[in-house]
Amino acid sequence: MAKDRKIDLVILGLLSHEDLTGYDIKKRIDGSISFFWKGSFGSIYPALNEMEKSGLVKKKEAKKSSGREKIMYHITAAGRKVLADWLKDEQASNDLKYETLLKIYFGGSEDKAVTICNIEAFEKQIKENLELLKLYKENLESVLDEEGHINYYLTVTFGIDTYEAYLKWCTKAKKLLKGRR
Amino acid sequence: MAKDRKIDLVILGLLSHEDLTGYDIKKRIDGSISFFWKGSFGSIYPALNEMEKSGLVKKKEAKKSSGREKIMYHITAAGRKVLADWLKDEQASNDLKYETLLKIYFGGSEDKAVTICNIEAFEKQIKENLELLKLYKENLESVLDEEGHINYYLTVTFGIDTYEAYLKWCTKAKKLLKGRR
DNA sequence: CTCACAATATATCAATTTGATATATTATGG
DNA sequence: CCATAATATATCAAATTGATATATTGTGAG
Repeated sequence: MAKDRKIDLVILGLLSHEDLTGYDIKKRIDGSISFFWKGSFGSIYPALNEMEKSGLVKKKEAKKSSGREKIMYHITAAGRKVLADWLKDEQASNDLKYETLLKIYFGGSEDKAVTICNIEAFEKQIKENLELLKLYKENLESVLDEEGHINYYLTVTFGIDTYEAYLKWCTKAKKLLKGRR
Repeated sequence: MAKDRKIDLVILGLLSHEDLTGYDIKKRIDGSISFFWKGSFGSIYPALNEMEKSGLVKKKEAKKSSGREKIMYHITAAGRKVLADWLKDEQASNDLKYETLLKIYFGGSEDKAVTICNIEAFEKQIKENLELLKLYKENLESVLDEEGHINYYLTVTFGIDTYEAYLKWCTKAKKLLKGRR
């Protein structure tokens, strides 16, 4: 096993654009990336320490005069190599864990209202996130020609397209359930 | 924390229909459920043991005359209660972890061909799974009136609708990348 | 018929990840 | 000027994965 640590690649990917602290990395992951990946402090800080030991990143302890410790990380050439190799490897694990679908799947013996309620909660979640994604898209459309922005744009449109498909399915599903009550 | 064990609910959901062994449970999870949830032996067997201790399931050690040990599990009333409460609770964690999107997001500085390659690998994965889902759907359409089958059907159409949206996005994305090479 | 291989079956382990919590500092709004 | 939010690092138990160990039963090719 070992070297299944996907968080390493997320961190290296982020550091390939700019130097960041662990806290910064968490903020980036919680931003536009959060639609297709997650990451917690509990994985970020240990990963940074281990990658520093193995030479993929370098510490740049930017201690302010009086301030609290603040460890800035910088990607090394070795780190860039690991990142590039991963990008060129076309195999990818794409995993979905949707508790809503689990509840629908197992909710067949319950009253149909229970399933409808679960679909409506999902619908609400998706609508909120869709609004956010549409904002990202708008802001991106003006800077699409800048280096790397098309790729960022593509992940946003992926989110929008799938969320819109989800909402259409919600409408269809509720209609089907109500028709057969 | 504690009681974040989603695998418990998957197991209880499966046992609410029929008695199963841990091995059977793994097979069910790897079937039609695998499109929206995963589960490994390493989580199933410990969960079964702990749920037996807490009285949510009961062992029915169906030792064949000569055969190897085979532990059949049966859901208890307490187990059904836990399952029903979970189904009625509308909050749900819906998490997507798509390494492909991560590679697209971070692939902006690489050659566009790298991103296209990653999209094509994804496209292939999705096409294969879509064929499977369409087979499930066909088989279900004739038994849609049976108890609980609409719910199963809905999860399958969810998969089909989103996978079709993915494929449309793949075509669009490749066109956009090639146009701007 | 038999032998290798696939399928059935349970169990455990290291590595990974989550989600929570602990701790401390700095900025800010009422 | 004080409470709260934001910044910042770190650690831990619990959950999960993916691999591996072990053993039995069914089956198809020779």
